[in-house]
Order: sequence, then structure tokens, then C-alpha cells
Amino acid sequence: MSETRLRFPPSPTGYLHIGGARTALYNWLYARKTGGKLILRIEDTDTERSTRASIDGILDGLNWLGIDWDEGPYFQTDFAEEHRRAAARLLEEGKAYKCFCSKETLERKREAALAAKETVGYDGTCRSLTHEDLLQKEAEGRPAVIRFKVPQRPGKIGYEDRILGRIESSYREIDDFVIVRSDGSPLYLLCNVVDDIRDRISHVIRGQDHMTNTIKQLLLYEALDAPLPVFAHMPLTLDNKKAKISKRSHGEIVAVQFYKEHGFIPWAFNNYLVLLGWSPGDDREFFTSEELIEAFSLERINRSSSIFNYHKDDPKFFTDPKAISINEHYLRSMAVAELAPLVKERLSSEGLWDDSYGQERQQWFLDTIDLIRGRFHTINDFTTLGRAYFADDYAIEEKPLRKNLLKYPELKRWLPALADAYETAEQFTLEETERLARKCAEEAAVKPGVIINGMRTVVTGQLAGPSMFDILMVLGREKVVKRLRKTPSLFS
RNA sequence: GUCCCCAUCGUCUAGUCAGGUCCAGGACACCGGCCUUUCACGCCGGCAACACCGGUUCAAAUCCGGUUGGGGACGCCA
Repeated sequence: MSETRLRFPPSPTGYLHIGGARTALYNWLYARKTGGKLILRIEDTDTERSTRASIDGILDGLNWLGIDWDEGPYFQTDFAEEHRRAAARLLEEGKAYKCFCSKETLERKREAALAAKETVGYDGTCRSLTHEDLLQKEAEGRPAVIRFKVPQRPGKIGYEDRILGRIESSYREIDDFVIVRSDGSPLYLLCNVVDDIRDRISHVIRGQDHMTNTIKQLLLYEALDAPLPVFAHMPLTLDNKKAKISKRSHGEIVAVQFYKEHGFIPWAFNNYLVLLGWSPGDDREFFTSEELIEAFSLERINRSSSIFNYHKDDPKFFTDPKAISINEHYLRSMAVAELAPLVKERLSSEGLWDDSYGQERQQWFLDTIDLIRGRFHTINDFTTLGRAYFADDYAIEEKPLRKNLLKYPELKRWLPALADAYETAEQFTLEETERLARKCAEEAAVKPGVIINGMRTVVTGQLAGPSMFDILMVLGREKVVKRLRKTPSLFS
């Protein structure tokens, strides 16, 4: 069998969204699994809406996800001449015809049909134009589009979808579709097929919204005398109200860029995406890329659409809880050495990175990440919830301030006293710091928790965190003493 | 309106093709408990689904028909 050749053909009319990323991922997985190639093709024939920013955004999103391609990016507009030749050939061979119906007429007919609840579709007015009519209209210089002449055959045309099974449609239900605009520029249906033929695409994996296009494209392959690729139509991703997700109605939350900015681990996001409509058939949910490539198969892609479980204004989950949970899983289980570069990047962009973290304090950096990551949801938490570990300008949160500090006014004496004890202690170790803290509690006649939680509030600003004395070790004697001495200022 | 696709816990899903091992398994979320100086993690337990109706069969989540529901397409967008 010859090599498999897949393609991901985004149209650069917006950012890369979840649905597009998932399509790209499935294509990538299949290409990698079969040892084939993935071709990236930018379908920019809609010059009105295509933008450079959008192309950059899509490329950036794919790069972030780690979805790499073997050929391209090709730009569809670079092959315009080839598309026109194909259209001309179809015209010459009588497989297409010129249509002089104006946009306005068509629009009127369509609306009338819709209003009368009748079948919508081109009525074939120009299909039966006589040669004389044609010559006359051309002589008049009337603008014309080129329509594909759907064969008037009995029965059905169809194909074997790798996900959906047999898909077919009666010839008479397909209307003559436009393949070239009146300005001479070819349209998607044609360009896409011509490009797939040229790029020797063997498998077309795309969304189910292309199913009806596929029937028309089948006709195009036949007319162009080209072999058919394998088609696989994956279910769409809907929102929790079962509407197709889109930039317009959902905004940034469906953009891959959003997840990059919000501190998702790229692979974790892929892992979430792949599970939206596919499962390995057993109970596994986490995969390395090798494992996923191995486990992936077209046949196990679900037939029904899945829901991106996002609830606007949910105070607890800023996006699909499953996505967050998968991210958390990777955040706390991946090798610290692999996580460190991601944290470094985030710290850098917040101005919290110190070069020593990559050199003499590297071990400290890795240990700190390991200590605090267990409670975080995203990489961004290292600079928000975990700010006190990397900077001195961390904020004291309202809740711990009230609950753990202001509630015990005496802490403004106890904590500085503890600071003194820490400063003069012979050793600043786990055991010694804990012993001194408990001693402090005993002298103050309060439960150790009062001292410990007060201390946690002062040195980290947080209500919760790792074991207190582990924190102290990571922070170091100097910082701890300094921070504890500032306790009284928090009471004002 | 026409055509097409789909239908298992709130969500992602296993099980459907080869009917019995499924009074339906896992994960997320939720609720309880254990652990604990805090909060998490972890562990233990709980809640929670075969859309409906009919048929075939000794036996149906699984096969067939219909109904309902959801989605998609019907562009000189891609």
C-alpha cells in the first residue's frame, strides 16, 4: 500500500479554535500512526475574509500544540491557475456550464422557496440554454459563473465513510453547484478537490459539516477522472446548549490561543481534545504521544457529536472541568524537568524569572516547583497563587488575612518573636523550625495551628499550601525572618 | 421545507457490528468519609444513564420498524 497522505486545510478567517485543533490532531495522529505525511494547506481563496494575522495565529496554535506537518504550508491561492484549468476542462468536456442568473435572482428564488417551505436549490435555468442563447449572452458581456452539471442519472451516488459507514444520496437531490465565481475565481468545492488530487491525499478526515460537500466532491473526482481518497467525517463539537461552537457566539474560550495564555500544558490540551469524540476502547485516559499514536484509530471515533462542557460565568471552572482536570493531572505527574521550562517561560513573561534559577539555584527551582505544583491548576498559578515563592511583592489574600491573622491580634507579637527565634537558631531545618513553632504556640498557650496558619498567611499570602515547614525550607531563613517581622504592618 | 447524520449517568465515554457474562463499567463534576497544622493530592464510599413506543427472540442497551429529540447541509463562504 502506498503512503498515507493527510491534510489539514484551515481557512484563515479567524483563529484556530477547538474544533479545528481537534481536526488537525486527528489528522496528525493518523498520519503519524500510519507513517504517512501531514500536509498543511491554507485555504485562502476567500480573499475578502482571509487575513495574515489569522494565518499566523493558526500556525502559532499548531506549533504550541506540537502538531507538526511534513509539507507546506501551501497556499491555495498559489494554485489558482491550476484550479481555473480544471474548470475550463470541465466546461470543454461538457461537464459544467455557464450560468448567467444574477445573484439577485438567485437570492430571490431561494428566499421564496424558503418562505414557501419548498425545496431550496438551483432550478437549473441555465443548464438548458441553447447554443444561441449562450452566444448572445456572452456577446452582451453578461457576467457568468460556472456550474457543475450534475449527471442526471437514476439511483444514488455514495461512498464508504470510515466513521459513519455507507453514505449516499440520490443524483436528483444534488443541484448544480457553482465552481467558479463570475469574476473567474474558483470556489472551495473545486479548489479543494483539485488540491487534494495534486497533493495525492489518501485520507480526508474532516468535520461532519462537510458531509454534503463530499457527495458533490465525489462527482468532481469522477469528472476529473481521479481516484477517490478515503473519507472520514468526525462529529462536531457543540456547546452545552448543543449549538456549534464558534468564535462569534463563544469568543476566546474556544480559541486554542486562550488555553496557551491561560497556562495549559500543550500535551494535556491535546489529551483533552482527543477524548472529545474518541476513546481507546479501554479505561485509559492519559497517554504519552507515542501511546496515543499507537492507540488511535479512525474506527473508534464516535458517531455522535460531543459537547464542550463550558458554562459561562461558572465561578469554579473557567472552562470545561474535564480539560482542567486533565491539565492538573499532567501538572502534578509530569517530570519536573519537563515542567520547568514551561514555568520558566511564564515567570519570565511576568518579570519574575531570575537567571540564577537556571544555574546555581536550579535545584532549588526544581524543588520549589515540585513542592507547590500539587495544588495548582495551570502554569499561570505559579505566578499568582505561587507568587510568594518567586517574589516579595505578593498580596495577602483577604480570606486568610481575616481567618488566620486578624482573628488573633496577639500574632503581631508572637510571629516577630518566632522570627527572632528563627534568626538565632543554630540550624534552620525542618525539625528545628517546627520545634520552635510548637514551642512558640505552647508559650502563647494556643494550638500550634494558630501559629502555623498565621505564619502561612504572612509568608505566602495564601490560605492553603504545602506543609508549612517545607515552605520555610524553600523560602530560606532570611526571607522567612524578614516576612515574619512584617506581621504588625498587616494589622493596620 | 428538503436531504443527511446522531441518540447510554449533568459532561466525556465503555458496552452495540458477532443479543445472554450489563438490575450497565470507567473518568470528570457533585456529595460523604479517611488522611491532615491548612488546602490539595491520595484512598474509601455514594448519587447518577440505556429518549419513547412497538416488533423479532427463550433472552434486547445491543437486531428491525416507527415516534420524539438533537445536530448538520441546502452560498458567486470554507
